[in-house]
Amino acid sequence: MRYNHKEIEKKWQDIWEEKGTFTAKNEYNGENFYVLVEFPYPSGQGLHVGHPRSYTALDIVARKRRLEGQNVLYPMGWDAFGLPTENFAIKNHIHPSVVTKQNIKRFKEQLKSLGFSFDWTREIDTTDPSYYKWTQWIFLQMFKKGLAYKSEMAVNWCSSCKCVLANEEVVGGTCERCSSEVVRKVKSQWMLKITAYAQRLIDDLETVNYIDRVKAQQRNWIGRSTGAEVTFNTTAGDTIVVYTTRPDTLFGATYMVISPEHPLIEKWCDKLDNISEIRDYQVSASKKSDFERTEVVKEKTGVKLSGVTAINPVNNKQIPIFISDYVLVSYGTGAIMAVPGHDTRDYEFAKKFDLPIIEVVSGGNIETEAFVDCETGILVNSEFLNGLSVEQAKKKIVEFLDEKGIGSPKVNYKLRDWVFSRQRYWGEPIPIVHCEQCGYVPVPESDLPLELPMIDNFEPTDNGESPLSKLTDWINTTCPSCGRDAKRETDVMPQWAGSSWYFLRYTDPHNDKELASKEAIEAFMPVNWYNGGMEHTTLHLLYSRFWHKFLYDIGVVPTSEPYQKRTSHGMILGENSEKMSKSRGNVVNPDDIVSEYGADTLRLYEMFIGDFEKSAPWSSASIKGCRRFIERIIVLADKVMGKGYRTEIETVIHRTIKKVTNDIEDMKFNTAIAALMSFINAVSDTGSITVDEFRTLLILLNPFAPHISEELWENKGYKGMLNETAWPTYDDAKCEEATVEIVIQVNGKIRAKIVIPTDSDQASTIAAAKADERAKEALEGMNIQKEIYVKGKLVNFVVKPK
RNA sequence: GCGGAUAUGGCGGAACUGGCAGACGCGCUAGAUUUAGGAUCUAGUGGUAAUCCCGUGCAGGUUCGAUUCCUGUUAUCCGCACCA
Repeated sequence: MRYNHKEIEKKWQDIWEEKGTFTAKNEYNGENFYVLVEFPYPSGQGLHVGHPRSYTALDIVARKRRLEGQNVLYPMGWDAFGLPTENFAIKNHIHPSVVTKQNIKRFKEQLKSLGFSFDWTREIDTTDPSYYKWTQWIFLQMFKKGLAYKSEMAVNWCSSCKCVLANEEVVGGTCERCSSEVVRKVKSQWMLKITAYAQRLIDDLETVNYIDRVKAQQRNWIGRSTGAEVTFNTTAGDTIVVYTTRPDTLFGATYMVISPEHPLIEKWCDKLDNISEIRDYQVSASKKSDFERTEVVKEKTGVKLSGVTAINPVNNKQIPIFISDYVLVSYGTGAIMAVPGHDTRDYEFAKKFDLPIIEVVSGGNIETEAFVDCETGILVNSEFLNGLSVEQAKKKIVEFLDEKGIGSPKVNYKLRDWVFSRQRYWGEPIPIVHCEQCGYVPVPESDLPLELPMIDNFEPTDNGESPLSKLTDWINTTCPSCGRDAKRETDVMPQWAGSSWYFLRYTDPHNDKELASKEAIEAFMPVNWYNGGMEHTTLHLLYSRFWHKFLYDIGVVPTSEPYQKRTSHGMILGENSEKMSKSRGNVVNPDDIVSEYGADTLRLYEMFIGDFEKSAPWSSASIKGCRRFIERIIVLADKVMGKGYRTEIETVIHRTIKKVTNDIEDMKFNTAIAALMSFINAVSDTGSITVDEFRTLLILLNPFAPHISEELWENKGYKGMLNETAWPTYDDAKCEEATVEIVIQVNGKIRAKIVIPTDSDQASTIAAAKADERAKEALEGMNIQKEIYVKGKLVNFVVKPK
């Protein structure tokens, strides 16, 4: 048979589509299995070879589970709102909705050409009003529960383009497009109170099966720390509350640092002698992002407040107050007590400004560096804390502060509330009306979806407001509460909104009464297996867990966690081991590979390329090996004769079934394919293959290379369609050979190898080892001190010369 | 800087729970076949003259035995909240 991959692949894709082979049943009684991959952002570049890595992997899982008899839901859709589409639309004067439709069409064709077993009847699109109606509905429920609120937040502002920039659009402090200076500008923004769920987002990680690095990264991102808030008096009369994780070092606090944005500075402006210097510093700090501010800079910067000092509450000493940009207004209280002896950043700052450094925990050498060890240190120079360990001192000082009413224990999280506003066009309108009388009033649920108006001019305005703010007809409305004149919110939601609940919609995508029916949600949720990129671990994954927990709290979903299992794939890099990008010129287009080698080869190659969880460089040479593998199977198809599993093949076939079955569940696709290759090597050596061996091979191959396996199945006239047959089983007893090779070591070095019956016991194995000629040689003139025996593996003689 | 990860032949990678390092594939070498090229088939392929010895980023440690565990270190990659 000539291998015409184009013809074969098209043929089976059409058959699957026509028969609805992969449509998940909604009968909600059998064993359901929900497999999910992150839905793509349909960018103008088309599908990247990275996309099929994740999609093929879970397609393999989905196809295998179907062969095992489960009702599998494996859906796909489009996360289609977003900045690149909007920017492309502005540049080319095409409406974003048109751009989106084109991109989706292209993506869909590309995905179909790869033969994924997606249930296309459940396709969703976040920009479809029938979808975002429910995104808006969820926002309104959050608003009603007080989880959506308005707050002043800093945004990136390009002084030349006069628009708000995404962090990504800021390059080295300047605007990506015009290279003008970018400053921080304060705007009133909609926020979602994810911090209210911080503790539960940490605790419930115990209840889910996520790979460890995902859990670790989420925990660290949420960043729970326990410490204390301590109130310092100042000579100006006001008090400053600081947050510290090291209250035990309070006696070592020799100065205080507040963030440049701290509100007391405004209050004190009359009392400060160097206010102009302070103002200058505030301006320069406003130009830096939080990231730049906490980055280690060779020189710490700051300005001492002249005219006001703080008073250390434990010893009543006056200590100077500084403003410095390494203290962030967004974390803790925006003020710290500085203990240069025991904090690295404080130490650098103290050295720079020549401030006193007091040792209050002994064990290090504060002449050369801050001593930050909490395990071994003992308190000194701290009056009633002297002699205590760090742990003991923390406890005692917090009790002391509590008693005196000047401090209390406090848990803090690094996690910040979610800035939910975008001053953009291509997003879900925030369904809120602002009324002079009633304040912020939700749009009635019966009026949802609040559709994004179709306008011609969707460019950003030059006052930093959303493009929607130019639409006076749309903005002016009446208050749903009192009926007076009112104005609509003009900000739209971030792209994260639509992707925070999309997995729920797949269970019941056409429902116009609710986001999904209770029965549908109960049948499929939680998602049994969710795979996606590590880059989504801290934002999308956390945001969607947060939304799901909220929906659980209001009784919409039955479980508090959306995903039972989360795995993550590595990136596919360019041939030069760098990230694929247009500018590097190392982009591989999946269409070219499908055209030249076929989808089955591409699928096999992407799975064979390496450890699924690690990144791997593309190799246009190696892909040939996967094509050859398919061709060798086609050759075998002409050598089918006989029935059953032949004795000489029995062990290898049972082992192969076992390996492939387990490796798919463990995401070790590369070794599963290697096992299949070894299997055909073994069979090819015999010159033929039996019907039963070949059938088993085709079924095992099917999840990886679905087109060619179906084709060969049909050519051979096997019953029904391959995808309707059952996954093969193996017998553990038949996976073992009758004999096993044992390594003989002397002092850990390999000296000989012997072959013995698999069921040999320790005594007979050691006896056989000692009888071996080469072992005898190595043991000549030695006293055996110890004999180590590992069943089925080795014997090690520990010896000393006589 | 903070957080997460990675490092094994010429290349991608494999190695269960501490037990034969290099499975499988690419590439390469030789041979067969072919008018030639390509394709295919057979044999070989970590270094080394070697069956000894050396060898899993680097430096130590634990162990009868370490790619695997521990300490330190270097390099690279991912994320850092308005890219998705």
